[in-house]
Amino acid sequence: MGRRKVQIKRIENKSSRQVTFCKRRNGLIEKARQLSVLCESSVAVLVVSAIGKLYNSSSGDNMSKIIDRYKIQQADDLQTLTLRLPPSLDQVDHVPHKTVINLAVFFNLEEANVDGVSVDSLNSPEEQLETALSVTRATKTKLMMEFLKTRREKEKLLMEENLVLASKVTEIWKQTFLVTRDETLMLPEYSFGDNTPETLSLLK
Amino acid sequence: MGRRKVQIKRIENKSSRQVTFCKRRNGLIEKARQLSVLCESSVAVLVVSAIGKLYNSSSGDNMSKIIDRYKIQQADDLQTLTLRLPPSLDQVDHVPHKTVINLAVFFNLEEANVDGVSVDSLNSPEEQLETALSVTRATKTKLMMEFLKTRREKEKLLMEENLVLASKVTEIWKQTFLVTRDETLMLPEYSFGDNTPETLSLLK
DNA sequence: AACTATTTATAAGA
DNA sequence: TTCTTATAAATAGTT
Repeated sequence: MGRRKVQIKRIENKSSRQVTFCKRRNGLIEKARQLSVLCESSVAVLVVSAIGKLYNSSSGDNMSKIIDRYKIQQADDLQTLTLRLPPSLDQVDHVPHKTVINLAVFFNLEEANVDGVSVDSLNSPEEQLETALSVTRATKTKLMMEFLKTRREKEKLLMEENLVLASKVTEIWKQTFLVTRDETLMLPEYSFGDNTPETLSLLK
Repeated sequence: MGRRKVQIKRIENKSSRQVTFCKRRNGLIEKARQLSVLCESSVAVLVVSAIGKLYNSSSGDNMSKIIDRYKIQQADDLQTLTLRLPPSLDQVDHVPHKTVINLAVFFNLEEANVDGVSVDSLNSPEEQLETALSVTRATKTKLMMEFLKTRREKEKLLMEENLVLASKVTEIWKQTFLVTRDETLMLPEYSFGDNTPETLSLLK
């Protein structure tokens, strides 16, 4: 749909590749928006350029919701796969048997939030098998859904808390500034810069 | 690009909406593929229909890699957004950027080796389960671990940010109190008694 | 599921 | 880069 018909293969000329990338990327995102509006659906588009720059758009719903929907699909697919295993999978048999766990243990660990503990070291394969057999697929799905819901709620709570704290910092800082603007209060040891890195180093 | 020009708004007629959904969805996915090939990029498209059915495609790279790339972006944005202070505090606004976590480690997730697996065999439930437990469950576990790891890390990040903010509140409050103890600065809305315990309880 | 009149996207040129 | 325009491609309505 241009002056010439183009073959769908890598455009060799660098600058025209860049121009085409920009044009078609915009076109794609616009098409996604239209689909979303015309058919009341949610559409997400993620584009990663050759140099790794990300462009994304979502319409109809926000990106994380759409991605969550995808993740749920994956979990469901895996569940189905677990009980309908094609012979072709035999070739990935190198996956260590030790990594097999049961959901009960898995979720208990999650709840206890024990970081760094090797999950598969807790139960013998036999025990894992026993438990796995006793848990229905429906239960697994339900467990997973509930778990994810909890996580998301917790995340939301934390984000709200962050907002509250951030605004508190601002407010108190303003208050301090307003009252003591004539004095040199901002000593380095009380500056924002000193405490934060130390605290965040816990992440490493 | 049809017999009539259409306004980009919800198509009221149900059946034509369904037909358009199908046509344009396919068109969108094809466009995504072309962009990926022409400009050597990675493109993911996720479409959720009105009734919640998911359609997705990825080209250039697999879906999870592309989504991971998006998550990295989000972690960056979240960091900036959550800790962003108002313009008046610009002089200390550089702090959050110093505390950017090691994303390479953060997102060094195991590959979920599930792409390309098809479901086409149907053995007895016993056989299926047995085989599944020795091979596929490991893969399933991997995927779940990847997903939950990401969420847990995000949670952790939020908690750490809360800690940082809480400590800022503390430090600034101390500073304010030390310098201005003789004045009546301790308005209830800034006191620890009201907010802090509540805040800190979330960190447990 | 095909067809085809039109609209829309875009490749190349300015 | 941005605009223009000839042409390819997508698709709305029809069969």
